[in-house]
Amino acid sequence: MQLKTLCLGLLEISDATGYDIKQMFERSLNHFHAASYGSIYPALKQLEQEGHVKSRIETGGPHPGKRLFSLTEQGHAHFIESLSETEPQETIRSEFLVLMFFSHLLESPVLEEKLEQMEQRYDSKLAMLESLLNQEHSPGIRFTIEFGISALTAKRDFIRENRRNILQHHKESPDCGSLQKRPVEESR
Amino acid sequence: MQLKTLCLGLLEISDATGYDIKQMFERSLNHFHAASYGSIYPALKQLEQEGHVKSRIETGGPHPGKRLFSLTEQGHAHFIESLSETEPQETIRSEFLVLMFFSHLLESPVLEEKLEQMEQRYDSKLAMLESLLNQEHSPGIRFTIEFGISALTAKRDFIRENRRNILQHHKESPDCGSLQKRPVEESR
DNA sequence: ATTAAATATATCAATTTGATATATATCGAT
DNA sequence: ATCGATATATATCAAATTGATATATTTAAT
Repeated sequence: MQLKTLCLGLLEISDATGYDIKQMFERSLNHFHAASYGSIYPALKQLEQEGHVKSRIETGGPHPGKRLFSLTEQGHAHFIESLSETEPQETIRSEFLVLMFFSHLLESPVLEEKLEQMEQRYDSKLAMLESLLNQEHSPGIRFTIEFGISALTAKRDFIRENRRNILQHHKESPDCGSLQKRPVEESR
Repeated sequence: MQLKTLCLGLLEISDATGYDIKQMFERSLNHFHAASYGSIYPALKQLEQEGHVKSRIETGGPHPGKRLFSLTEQGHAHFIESLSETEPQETIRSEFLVLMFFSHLLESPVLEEKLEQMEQRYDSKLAMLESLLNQEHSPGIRFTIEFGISALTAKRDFIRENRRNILQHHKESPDCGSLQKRPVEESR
């Protein structure tokens, strides 16, 4: 799914500036999709060229000159179609698990720190999602929040339950920085 | 963390061709990091220019002419340093949750299909990871596998437990394709 | 009154994806 | 023995995306 499609979706909720859309990503989609200004503004420009959105410049208000985008009927139809066609997928990029994968090359205090940091990150993400639970949401949006809480809880708890054990193992057979290669992990 | 760093890490395990590295991503890092040929080959080229890896062309064997990369001492030291500096992070891109976020715009049978597909995907990923459990692994690698199993199980179970409910809600208040906008989700 | 933070837009090099092209080797089925 | 499919191996490229940087105004805090 391209960012353009997602922008269309956010414009289903309300008219918005590029800045607003970035805010929506941070506030509502934060736990499952990110986007940067460098992709949002070009996406909106292209969508306008394609006739999926239109824009008007605000004259009054606190920030005169800001460009408000809104969905065209064509854009709405296109979003529904794209959405129906998108395959349910999920991709993960975990630098934390990369660290764990190569943890034998880290020094114990460093490994301990990484585990501690990750647990804290999960905790604060969890707190963020839990605070959203108070507000009213459509069933779909509530689903994404509760799904996020389940996944984060499982991961946070996994670290809590295995932290001692992995550190114990690590201290027993340290391998940090050694040039000696471990036995091959991959058969080729 | 750049792909270059990760390639260095994989070359800690054993000498490898670009193709081998892609295989390692698919077989060992599959559940937390992907990489394509279009990034792997350029990464290896750059690493060689920087002196972090060196390569030799195989003359014999089944595929004479293949380029085998190996870590230099400099590359090893650089990897250890990069690894120690990488922040434990995790980014998720879930098209599945995007679908759920906008599920009020889907037709019930479509939504049902997406939920079904996602549950199956989690199941097959789970089966893949569970099959790895039989082999021997370093504690760090075992951690990544078991961590993955915990997270996947939580997500799969969440769908199982909430699927009926969300579909029920959905059929009761359908909104599919309507041009009428829902109340604004974001305050701006 | 001053400073910091929030609002708002834009651009760009570098990275990465995903697709495509090409060629040889191996394995299984007939 | 040969045909076709799959596996091994490398390379390239347009398009998408990141992450950083620059700029300017407005609002809030001190």
